[in-house]
Amino acid sequence: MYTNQEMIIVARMYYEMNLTQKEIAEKLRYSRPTVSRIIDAAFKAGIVDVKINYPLDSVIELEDEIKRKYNLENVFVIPVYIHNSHLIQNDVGKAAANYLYEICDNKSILGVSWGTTLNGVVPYLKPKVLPNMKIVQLNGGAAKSTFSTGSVALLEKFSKTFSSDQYLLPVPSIVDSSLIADAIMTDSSIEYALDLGRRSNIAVYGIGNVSHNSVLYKGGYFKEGAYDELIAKKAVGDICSRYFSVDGQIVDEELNRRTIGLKLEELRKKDFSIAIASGIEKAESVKGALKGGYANTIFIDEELAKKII
Amino acid sequence: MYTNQEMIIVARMYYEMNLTQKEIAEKLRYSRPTVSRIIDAAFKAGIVDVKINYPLDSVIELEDEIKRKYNLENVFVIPVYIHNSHLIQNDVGKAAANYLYEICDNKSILGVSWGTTLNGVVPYLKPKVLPNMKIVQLNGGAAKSTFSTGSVALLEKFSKTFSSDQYLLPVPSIVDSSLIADAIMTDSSIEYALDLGRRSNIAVYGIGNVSHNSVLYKGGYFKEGAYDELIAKKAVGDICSRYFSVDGQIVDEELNRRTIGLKLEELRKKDFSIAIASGIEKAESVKGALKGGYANTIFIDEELAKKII
DNA sequence: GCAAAAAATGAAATTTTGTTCAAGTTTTGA
DNA sequence: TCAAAACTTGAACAAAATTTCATTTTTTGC
Repeated sequence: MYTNQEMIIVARMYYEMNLTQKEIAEKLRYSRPTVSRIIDAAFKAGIVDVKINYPLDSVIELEDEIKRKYNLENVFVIPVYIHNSHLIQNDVGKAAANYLYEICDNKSILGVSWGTTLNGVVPYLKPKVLPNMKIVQLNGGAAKSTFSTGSVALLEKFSKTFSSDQYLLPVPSIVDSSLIADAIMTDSSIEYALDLGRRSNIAVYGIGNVSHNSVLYKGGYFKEGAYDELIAKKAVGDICSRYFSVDGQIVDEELNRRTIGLKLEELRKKDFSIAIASGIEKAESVKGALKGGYANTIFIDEELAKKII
Repeated sequence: MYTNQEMIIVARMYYEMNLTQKEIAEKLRYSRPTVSRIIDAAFKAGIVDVKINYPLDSVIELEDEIKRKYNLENVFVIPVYIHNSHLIQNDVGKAAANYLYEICDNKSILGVSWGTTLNGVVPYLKPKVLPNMKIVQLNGGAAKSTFSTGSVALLEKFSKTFSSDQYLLPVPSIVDSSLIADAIMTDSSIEYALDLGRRSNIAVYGIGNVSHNSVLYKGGYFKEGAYDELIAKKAVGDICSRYFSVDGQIVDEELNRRTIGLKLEELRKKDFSIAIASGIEKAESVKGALKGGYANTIFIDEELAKKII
């Protein structure tokens, strides 16, 4: 591969001196395609970075309406520039990451769930040195199949960002019976993490929807037919792997009992109970979550906001 | 021109979604050249920004040698990636700007000169809210011809960066006679700024060289022949419009008396007396300045550093 | 309301950049 | 030490981006 020095020099000549690749090639005695490849490598190495400055200021009118309608303390509606789910998810994640930077302090206990929504937050976490802060996983993140949930990497990144200790929940979020769940929860380290989750003053979690694209489904957490049964029971979404209906009530008590992690009603006691969601397909899930009154703070995109009012 | 909205959308499609300009044109019903123009406008509007991450870590061996040789407290030698005077000047300016961010506090009185070297610092000033800090111009910055010195804009940017008050010296740095200089200095606001300059605990200034490209010369500060006379008297550089020889002594006492601004010996008393210079053509100027003992901190580029040891 | 000036537009030409592929070079492992 | 595999290279080609220029549209001043 190319050295950093090479990449820096070529990138600066290209982007700061505005030379063409041909001119750079002649000056530095590379061939023209090589210059093209070096620039490409500089991008991949993170030496070159294109930043687009655009406001993520919330859409205030929508915010106020949602705040009133669902009785929330803080609503952040992120503007949608382009109808593209990845960009939207990233923008919402970025806004949530900035908020966490603001509210976390050295006394905080931060509880986090996992999933694609939370993964959208991770790249934008801004380092803040809070060695006494604690970060705890709110629901089990062990995979049931080879399909990784990514929860370990997620917690890792959070704890690096804040230079703080992490407390993992290395168990599946849903097990086969409530007996197994109870047994697992007697393990002292699991018990400790669960207790820490209950004591956390900040909780951040994604609102999941009930679809065959969901990580929970793809992760092999459901037996043949069990997921469809959930759909039949009118489940519209999940928070921390706990499924609720459009009025925010748990749809399946038996399933709920064999789910390992924070109980939804606990979320109501948090100083910051921060729900994150993006994409219009989550409209019903978000409605359910908000009707349940689990969150006091929410980050959603503009399109989704319009769907839920 | 194009709206911000347009520029943001097109830029994001191009750089974040990696669509080609043709694809964007088709989606948004522009013509292909228009997309190209919008991207160009987004650059000019500062919406798109290409950032190249490269270390500006000092070249430690050179630093130590210069520190010893010239008895300095802090030496920053900025690596040279590409032999290009603009890039080098900017890198040195960036390093100095970062340093100012670190050392300035709410009690600081910051004295600054003006000129191309200082202009290289300005774009990199990082905002820091220090409303009680004071920023004062160290030497007169009024133009003698239509050629602007840019000192007003420079002070403006400094004061915005630190949210602090600025004290201008809206007089020429060199006048026709010492009598005129004395008269000007009796003006109360001028007197106040000069006094504040004397009391400043941080001084930042460029080291100028004696050449017909110098801003001072181009600015019309010298009568026909006067500049060549200065060269004949072995002037090698200036700080705050005061000319010195290679051993750091003032070369023309009469000229010095009709120069308005901080006296060089005052610089020796500062907590931070920060000299900035870049470009090998300034080797003799820097040697003179350092021999004079006016600075305790210096920012120079790697090539210049090699020339002065 | 109108003409002159200024700005925006897109087709076509030109320039620049990215990719393919075959040949050359280096690395790896027995 | 050697051969196979992996990587690197640049010529030739293909794709993409920019610029030119004539035309259309919009703005401005009277």
